[in-house]
Amino acid sequence: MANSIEANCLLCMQQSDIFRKLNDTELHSINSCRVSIKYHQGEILFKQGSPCHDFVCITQGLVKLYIESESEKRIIIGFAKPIDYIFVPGAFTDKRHHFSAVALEETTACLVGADVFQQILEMNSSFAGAFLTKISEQAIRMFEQLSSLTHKQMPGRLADVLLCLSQKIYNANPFVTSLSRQDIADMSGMTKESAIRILKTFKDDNLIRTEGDLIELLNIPMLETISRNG
Amino acid sequence: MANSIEANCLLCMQQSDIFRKLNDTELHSINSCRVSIKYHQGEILFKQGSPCHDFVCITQGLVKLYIESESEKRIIIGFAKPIDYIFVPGAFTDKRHHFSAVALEETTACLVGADVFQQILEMNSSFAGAFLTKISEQAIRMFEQLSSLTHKQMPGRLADVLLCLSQKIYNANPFVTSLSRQDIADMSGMTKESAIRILKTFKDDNLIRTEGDLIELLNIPMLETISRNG
DNA sequence: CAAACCAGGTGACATATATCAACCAGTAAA
DNA sequence: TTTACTGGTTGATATATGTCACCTGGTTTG
Repeated sequence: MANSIEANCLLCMQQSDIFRKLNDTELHSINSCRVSIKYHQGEILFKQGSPCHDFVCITQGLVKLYIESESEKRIIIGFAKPIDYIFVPGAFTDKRHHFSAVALEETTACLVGADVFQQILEMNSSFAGAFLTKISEQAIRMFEQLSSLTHKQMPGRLADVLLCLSQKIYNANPFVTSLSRQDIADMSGMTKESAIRILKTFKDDNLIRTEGDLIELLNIPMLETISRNG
Repeated sequence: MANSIEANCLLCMQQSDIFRKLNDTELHSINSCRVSIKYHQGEILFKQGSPCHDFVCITQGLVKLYIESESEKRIIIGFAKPIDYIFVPGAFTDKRHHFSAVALEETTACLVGADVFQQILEMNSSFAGAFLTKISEQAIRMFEQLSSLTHKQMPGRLADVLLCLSQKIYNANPFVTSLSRQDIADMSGMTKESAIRILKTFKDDNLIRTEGDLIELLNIPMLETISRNG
């Protein structure tokens, strides 16, 4: 068992830009307090508003991150897939989660106590540097999302979402997704009905093809144009 | 002159959560390469898309930070006032600015080479920790803005903006602002006309009072209710 | 001085989008 | 088998919001 854990941590180290910066001691100290947990589809990893004790690193599966407002509406702000750790800003401020995370598929995640993680951040400056880079990328993505959601209208927003899913999340063109239409709507800031309607117009125009959970982008240049024109 | 610069840096150190973490050597190395610049109202500190060489710290005045999309529309994502340094995510990734900064009033800013700043980040872990905390707070604010802009309708969004201006930016209740109606609209994700209209309904309901550039919140509880109900 | 210009402001109108209700197919439960 | 239930889908309708055109008063500019 201890062996398989080692192997697992080493694997993460090889695959992740940021864990690569850890030395043996640090790797060991993370390893010794880390807990690996399996989540089923739909299960919550952590909930907005709850106290945050741990850093979460996804080793298998896919997780959606979303904000919920009082009005029951949700916005999906991102995803985590292997090997991503989830940046939890509350860990550095009020020790609360400011968004929720739920497994879209069978998912395994490693939990590491926030204190251990923060200690290593303090000790290892190149690790901290990689961490900063990652946070910065996320901030930039956030700007783009903000801009897309507030300035584009529905076709543009949905085109953004489809391109993002294919190119950043699934890295495949016909891709099979575990996202519901509601999830797609939550990504693009509209209602489920509207999302379905726009998807239909895209299908009618031969921009995409859908078959159950499969989505294929047939005319990417056109989708990019739609995205640009808002 | 050298003396006044010292005094200025020391002042910043006393007033800022993050610069307080610097030791004498670090303070000196920042001081020795720092440039203080005065900007007039409306002048650009840096422009979205341009290369970023420096970290910017505001020592006097007020600066608005905004994203511009191809469609000429803008979103104000925040402000910087004394003593704030501006977190430029591009400095850790692609060395480009991802938003623009423009002075709303007479403003003085200190520019420090990004390399110097990053060196100190690497050396001084408690400085880096304070930096991380600040970035995290900004990320959390971003979540709230995203949620407000996508889920609330205009009165709720404008209430958010007015409360934010009074409580976080100006820290005063009748406050005099250098923001135009267009700026207020850019903060709340609507057109200038819509912003003016909602402001008028607020005035008619005695929630606020405006007189030129002065805005007074007359019924804060009600504004908070409007904000909550979206 | 007049001319031009700008930000603030208002009204009429068009439209993007949400809401509501209903229907359907597949699947789980009884 | 029937029932309920879920997620996807569609249509009719209401409404929030943007667009456009215009007016105002103050300020700059020639």
